[in-house]
Amino acid sequence: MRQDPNRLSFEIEARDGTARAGKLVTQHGEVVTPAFIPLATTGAVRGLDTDEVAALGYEMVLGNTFHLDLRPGHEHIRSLGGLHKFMNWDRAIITDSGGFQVFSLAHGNVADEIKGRRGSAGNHGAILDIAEEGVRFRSYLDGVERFMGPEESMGIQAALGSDIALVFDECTPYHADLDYTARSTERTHRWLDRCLKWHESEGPPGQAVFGIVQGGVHEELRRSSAERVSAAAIDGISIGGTLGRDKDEMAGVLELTTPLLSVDAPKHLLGIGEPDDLLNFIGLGIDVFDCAVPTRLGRHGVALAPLPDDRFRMNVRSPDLAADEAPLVEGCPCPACARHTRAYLHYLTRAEELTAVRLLTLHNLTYLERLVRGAREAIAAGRYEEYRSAGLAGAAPWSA
RNA sequence: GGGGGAGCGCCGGAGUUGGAGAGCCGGGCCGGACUGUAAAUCCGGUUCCUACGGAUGAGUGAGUUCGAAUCUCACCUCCCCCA
Repeated sequence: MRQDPNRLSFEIEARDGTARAGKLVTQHGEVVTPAFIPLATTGAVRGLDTDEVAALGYEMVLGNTFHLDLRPGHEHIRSLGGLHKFMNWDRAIITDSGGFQVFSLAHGNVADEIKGRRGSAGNHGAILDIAEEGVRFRSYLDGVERFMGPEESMGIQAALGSDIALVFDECTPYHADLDYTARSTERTHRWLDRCLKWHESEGPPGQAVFGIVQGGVHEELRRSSAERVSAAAIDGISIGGTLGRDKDEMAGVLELTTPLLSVDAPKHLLGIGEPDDLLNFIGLGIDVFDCAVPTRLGRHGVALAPLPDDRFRMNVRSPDLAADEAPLVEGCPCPACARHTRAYLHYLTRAEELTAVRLLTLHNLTYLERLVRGAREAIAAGRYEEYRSAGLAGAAPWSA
């Protein structure tokens, strides 16, 4: 860990048990924590313009090194003034390194891999080789062979000009055996060193770097990775990897890992963000989350809702809502809930109107923003556990 | 009134012209999935029943045939053309 306010500062303002509320100060403004970070993988939060994302209260988005390099290309974005200017977003940006894309190109999505399915996104031939130097793969856009290693990833993130760069890592599959996961995790640590070395001499001065803890579901590997990453000259820690086949296993991995991380570091949990996960893992001291769930589910006709028995999901396409004149979620301040009925939203999703995608995306992002905002207030008030258990039991985020 | 064409699943197509297929492609509908996002995406089901099995089935009815969606006859419905 290092603390260089010219790159990033993190201040913990309140603690409640292991949960904490704080403030991350980046080159593009403050991010109050706990925070949820919407994905803008390709330089856009799907369906929304950046002013809308800001209006929801979000202070940081996540862009992706891999996708932005394939299209439109990092030199192109650099020549247009960097990613902030390109997408007209003057708040903070964290860029993922591309490590996860190696996983998803090979295995499809996380659920497919864990359940042993070949996902539709699983593209067998896309990853050609994973070796010490880096990864050879084929572009899904034109089939051209490409290479990305730690230096390439950091170079692209430098060109994009993100406020926080993530080190290049390998996200080990759930089904990888202990031996593979051990060797991969060690290689990820060597990649961490190479990323930092590159960034030290060639990285943008104001850009912070987060290390990534791997180790799969294996206790010893998680332990050594947590210690290894905590000891590095990084500005924050992201926890990565597939975390288990179910929520209990994921909680176990995080309960093991989080106490081993340096307390002062901002802690980012990669890729996790269902409502109950946020409630539980904020409790473990996670400060920052990112996740595809709110935006993806919004496009797939699902609204986040305080329904613990339904995994906090309401299927807006369900025939049950066809004539339901209630708001989507009572009390929610988003435009979908404030202005429309379930019946109308149901109809829009069936008609495949773009408006349905936008409204459900706005709703889902509002829901998670309110959830983390409520958590922050509860931590400050010293009643986080109460907030957490009420939320898990089905209290709306804005009702506490 | 005369001539021609077409009728099968919830809907629309295609195709089959003597060896079945409850078959193909869309759509709709029903359900499932989705956690560092290539895909507003993906997967499954959708005649009936007493349901790891069974029964019906190519407009209706009869006929030819070992065997009919296919050939024959009658009827019904729809479409086109001519009066």
